[in-house]
Amino acid sequence: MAWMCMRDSAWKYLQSAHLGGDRNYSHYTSRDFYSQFGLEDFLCTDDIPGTDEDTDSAVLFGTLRGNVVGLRYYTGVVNNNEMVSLQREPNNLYDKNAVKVNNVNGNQVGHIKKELAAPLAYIMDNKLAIVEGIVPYGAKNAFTMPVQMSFWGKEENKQAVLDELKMHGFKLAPPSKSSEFGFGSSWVSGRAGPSYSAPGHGAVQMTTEQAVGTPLLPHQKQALAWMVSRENSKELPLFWEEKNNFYCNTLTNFAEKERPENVLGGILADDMGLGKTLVTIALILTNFHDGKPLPVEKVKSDQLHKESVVTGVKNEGHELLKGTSCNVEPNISSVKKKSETVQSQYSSFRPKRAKAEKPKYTVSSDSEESEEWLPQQTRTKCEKDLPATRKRSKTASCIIQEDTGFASALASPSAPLKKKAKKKDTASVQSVKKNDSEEGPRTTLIICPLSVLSNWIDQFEQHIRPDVHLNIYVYYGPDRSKDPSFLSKQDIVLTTYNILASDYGSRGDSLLHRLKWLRVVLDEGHTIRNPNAQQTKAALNLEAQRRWILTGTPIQNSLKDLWSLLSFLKLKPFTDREWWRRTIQRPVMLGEQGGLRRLQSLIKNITLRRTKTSKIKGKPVLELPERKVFIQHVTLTEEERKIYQSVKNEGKAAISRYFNEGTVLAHYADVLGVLLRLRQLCCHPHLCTNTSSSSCQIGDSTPEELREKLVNKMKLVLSSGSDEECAICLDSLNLPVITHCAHVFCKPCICEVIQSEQPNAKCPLCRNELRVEHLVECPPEESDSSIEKKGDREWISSSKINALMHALIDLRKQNPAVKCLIVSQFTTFLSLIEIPLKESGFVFTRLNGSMAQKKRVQAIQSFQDRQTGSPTIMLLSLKAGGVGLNLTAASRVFLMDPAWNPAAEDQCFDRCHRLGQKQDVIITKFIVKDSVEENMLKIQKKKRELAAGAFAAKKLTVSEVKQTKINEIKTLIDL
DNA sequence: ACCGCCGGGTGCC
DNA sequence: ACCGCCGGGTGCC
Repeated sequence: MAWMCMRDSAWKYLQSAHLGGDRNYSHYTSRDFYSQFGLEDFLCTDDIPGTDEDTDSAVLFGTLRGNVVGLRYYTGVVNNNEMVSLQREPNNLYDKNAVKVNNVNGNQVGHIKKELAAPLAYIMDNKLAIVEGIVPYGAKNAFTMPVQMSFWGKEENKQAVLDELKMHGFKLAPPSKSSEFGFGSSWVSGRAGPSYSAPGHGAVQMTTEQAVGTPLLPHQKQALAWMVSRENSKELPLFWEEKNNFYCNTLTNFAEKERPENVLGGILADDMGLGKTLVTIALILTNFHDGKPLPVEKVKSDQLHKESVVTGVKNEGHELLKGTSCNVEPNISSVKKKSETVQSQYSSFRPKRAKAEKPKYTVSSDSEESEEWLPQQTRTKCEKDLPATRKRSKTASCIIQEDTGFASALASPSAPLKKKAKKKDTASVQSVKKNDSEEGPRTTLIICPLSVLSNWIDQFEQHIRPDVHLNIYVYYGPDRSKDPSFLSKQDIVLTTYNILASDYGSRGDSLLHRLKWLRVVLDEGHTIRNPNAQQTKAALNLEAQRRWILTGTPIQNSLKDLWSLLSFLKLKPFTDREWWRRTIQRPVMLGEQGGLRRLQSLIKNITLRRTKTSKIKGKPVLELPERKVFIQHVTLTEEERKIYQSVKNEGKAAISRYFNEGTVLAHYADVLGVLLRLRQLCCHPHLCTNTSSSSCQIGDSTPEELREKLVNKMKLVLSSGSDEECAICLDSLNLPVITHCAHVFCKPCICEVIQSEQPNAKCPLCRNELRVEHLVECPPEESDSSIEKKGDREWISSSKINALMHALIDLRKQNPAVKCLIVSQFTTFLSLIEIPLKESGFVFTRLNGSMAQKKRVQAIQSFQDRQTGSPTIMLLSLKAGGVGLNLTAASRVFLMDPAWNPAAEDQCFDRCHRLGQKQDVIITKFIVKDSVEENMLKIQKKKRELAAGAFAAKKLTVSEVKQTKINEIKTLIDL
């Protein structure tokens, strides 16, 4: 969906600049355009117009050639076709209109000649346009150099800019097609340019030594190998080339003698639940050797085992993870490391290097072809030995002990931790002291939201072997340490974004900013997507050799949001927003192929992202226990059958009549009502008695009565579980409203229809007259008083309840600890089920969609609790809770009534069939024989086939929706 | 010559 | 800057 919020302006611009004139561009499918690059996640630029530079809505007014003067007074140098930055210098003593010219590095090159500076100053000061420069011939200019300027701004400011320039005798050249929107005119189109074909991720040798159980899953090892390779990367960063002893940035053409710093880090963007925390802990441990931290800067190659250089070191650090088998060589400073040991190659876009020896092993971010990531000798072993799930012994680490819960660690973080460190870690503290003065930083700083702080502490506790001397300090709370040397002696400092930001904001001497860190890890790194937020600024100003961003959500940020992350990683020249904007953000927004290619290779280079459905070595990343679905047929009693049959006959007669009249869809709500009652009767006779017959005519009632009837109908449609979609947008209902003809649409959709078809708007489904003032909105949910009412009636059982209770009691006999979900679309039904549950002595809890957050959490927690006496049953309404709902304590599901949409059922099952589920999940669907429920299964089957087929993503047209609905009704009522 | 032309001094904003 | 511009020196051919 992210692509939808792409700004119109970009396309507007595309139209005016590319296609020209009044071409209709609305049919251009931007989704296709972007999805071919797999970049949908990056296309949302939902910025607020008028905020900061607002460059996304800028159009190119034109270009102008000018001169840069005064070169001999400044040191900044520029290559041919290099981008330069134009900055106002209002305080210049000689000319208040001064505009200085800087190169990409921020070194001043010169000034814009004063005659041109005068109008530029006016334009820039009044923010009429952004002026960007590219120097066509920068080299060998002693005194002046030309500069090609592009003027970008809002359409409404174009004339003012033109006028101001004209007043000073300048005229913009219209934007030329070949200029690729000012992004490197001649040089981009003039030469082929580097092709940034996806570089493989560097791999690190691993050994098979000490292969014992494997706590790291294959995809986690892959992530670790990737991270280690990135931390030890010696390749030039992406978009940099070595040319005549210079390092040249291929995007801006900036070049310098000094080698650009490597980006020793990246973005680990795996889905939630894939174990980013664990992998990060493993990464931290790669800096350990013999249970002690590796000296980072001063390590000499010969300190490492000799054979390690050839065959790969047995990674002590890795073994520190409990029961690890897959070893990575120690992760040391790249400067000191022998080059042969690192196999990383990013050579595909550099022919010269490509000829060099081939990497033995490469890691590819493309999960489909990632068999290559492990060395040959390791591969077979790992394949054989990998258990489906991890087993971890529950021993505490040496620093945080069993008794050091999160609360105590937070309440007084320094005291208990310090004490333990002293008591147990004398040796390691000593060794640190000895090396302290001569070594580089040893500390990894982890910043996370407060809510996951405890998770980090738990994970350290769980995964670090007790004999590893690791100092962990939680920098949090009012008593947090103020001693920089204390912090720098830690191996890990854990803190929150709030602490980071408030330290940075309040004290100028923020402790975290005074220290140089070995590594900074931003957990939930998308927290810094807003460049103006204090925590972002604070994070960007941290000094660290290695920088990592962990983020669970796909980087659903806009391109703009991505900037903060890149800036944090310190990939030159993107640390400066102007270069990010000019080389990536705007070209991508304008749909320029080169821009997309660059973004794609950038993302591919610095991020690793796998989803739960990603595959590694052909196997899913997460191997869940099996999920088995059984259908249990239920036969109605004679009495139940009588009622069912009579309601069915009545309903079938009415629906046949609608068919004969051709008014099925006009009576859609009534049809749904009939079907609903039948579905309810399959569950329990008491469910449907209260539902009023909606056969009464709408025409002859008072407005109030009419309104009430319509509201009831809408509620019927919404609550019928039919998963209604709006027939206009074909998406799920947003702000549902009902028409007088009793059809439910999204309010914005139907209003648009009425607007555009004025004055005689007709219902898209039945062509009845439509009026905005006739639309009835859905009133806010009132509390379920009906449930109480039902409770008053004398309770009777039903065939389905009997079947359920039979199954439950049977199950309890086999295993009293097994936990079940009982799922229904009818909360009233769940209430009815409560009674026999109580009678049979089951402890149960309940989760409805309407429950307050606090109650929900309580219900979930008590159910997930494994203690004896905790609830073994949860009553769950089908749609309760989002995808995040975790009910893995349950291994059995009883689905009391089928849903229209099989996806809704699957989603419900996934609440227990997900990461953390250790047992096979057995699902029982109760289906009444010879009833609407059996017909619903038929429809489910069809929908599943459709979803699996080639037209999975195809959206149906309105008439197709109509036909589908009609066919469904026929199937359901046996017509 | 209240010019032109020459050639030295000079040079961002 | 192999320019432009400035201002002093100079002045038929």
